Amino acid sequence: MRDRKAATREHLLICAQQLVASAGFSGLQMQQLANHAGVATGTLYRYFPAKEQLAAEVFKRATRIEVAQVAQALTVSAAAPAQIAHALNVFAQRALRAPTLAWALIAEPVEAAVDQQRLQFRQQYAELFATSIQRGIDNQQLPAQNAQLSSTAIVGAIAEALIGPLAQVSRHTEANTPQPSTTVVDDIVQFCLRGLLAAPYSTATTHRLIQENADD
Amino acid sequence: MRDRKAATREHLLICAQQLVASAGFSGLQMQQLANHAGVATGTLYRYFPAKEQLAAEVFKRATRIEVAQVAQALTVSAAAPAQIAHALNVFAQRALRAPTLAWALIAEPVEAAVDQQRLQFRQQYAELFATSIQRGIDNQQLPAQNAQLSSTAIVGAIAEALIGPLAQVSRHTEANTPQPSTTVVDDIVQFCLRGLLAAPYSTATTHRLIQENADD
DNA sequence: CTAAAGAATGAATCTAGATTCACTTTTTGT
DNA sequence: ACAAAAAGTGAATCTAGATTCATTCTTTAG
Repeated sequence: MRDRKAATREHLLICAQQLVASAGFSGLQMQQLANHAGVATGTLYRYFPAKEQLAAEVFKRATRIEVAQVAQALTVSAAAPAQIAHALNVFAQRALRAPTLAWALIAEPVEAAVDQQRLQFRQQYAELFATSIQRGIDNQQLPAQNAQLSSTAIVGAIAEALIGPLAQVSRHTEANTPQPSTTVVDDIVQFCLRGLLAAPYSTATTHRLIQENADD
Repeated sequence: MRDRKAATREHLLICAQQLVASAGFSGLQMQQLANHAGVATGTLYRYFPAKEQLAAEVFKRATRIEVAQVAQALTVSAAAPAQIAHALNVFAQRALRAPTLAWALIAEPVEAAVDQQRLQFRQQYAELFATSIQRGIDNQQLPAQNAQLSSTAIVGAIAEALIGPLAQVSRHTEANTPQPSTTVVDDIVQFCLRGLLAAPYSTATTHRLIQENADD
């Protein structure tokens, strides 16, 4: 029956997600997965043409959930800055609560095919924020700026700030109430908000300086 | 003679760097390197215990150069904001001029051992900027803020903003005057400066919002 | 109930590179 | 000039996983 086949596929994907969530993508090995899912290695290839596809799909699914959460956070009706701050908090808090998964999605060294997904993953976030930022600009709640760029910068900033804590946590135990600096989150959010909100910085001085020093 | 041995080692490292600069770390293969350097594969193992070490050392060297350039850019005597803006420009401009190398250092999927180096690489930048930021705060040229965090955020923001352009460029031809949007650089720098300079954003509204929505 | 179709199996195979090592060539010291 | 010692060689081996496939088990249909 079709149902059964789909269910098995689903089961395999869930098992794969569990492996990733507990050991990152390096822990997602076909033998391992077969054991965990209670099937033979060959069976995996009845459901996925290659590991690459499987890994990519796991990434995509995990991504979809995270992106949806952030998207939802961006729907709270509030001034753009507060809205974005809230979304950033959701992003960071979720990451810190599932550090290994977050690390796998954000920073783990992965094969090229999965890395490709990661690029899209980040772009999805960027687009989400860009939309909010643009709305803020149109509303005069934010100063004029390159919404796309600011958005990308935000995503980069928060990802980078999380990498340290995540790498640390995901290497060690998992469930022992790690509570890694919530302060970090506040500080990053602050930085991003300042970046979004502030009046543009006069480039005059900067540019003169750069010209003078242009030839390294 | 010792000299000769050191010279050969140097030669091998330079060849390795060239490979990385032209094809990323995935292009750094022992056979490949041996060909390029005009030696046999076995010879490589007389100079490096394993590929891991070799790759890590290549990364370290490339890093050292980049970090030094940025460090130097941070020595220009000027107000902290201008100083940092200048350094960011140097960083970005160098990256765009050697896109494949920059991509390899910043974003290419690499084996875990090299990725370890990358973490340090980013931390080095972060420390550099943190020092400047702290100086700026002490001078009252910058508002009070978590210098370490702001610094990390800056590094993340600029890296993230460059990944798109770099990935694009490094996939294609190398030397054909690509001139990828210098605008990007200006916009990122602007964002970072706003993040550094602006007065802190009042968290009152934000926090109320977050509390209300805390349970996803 | 039986045969054809559909799934599952897992040991054997394949693969892409890194790594080794018995042997050759070059250098050094006397 | 000669013998150690050092350096170089590259085909053969190893390795870690992914992938295959001839065979066995299950389900479905008539």
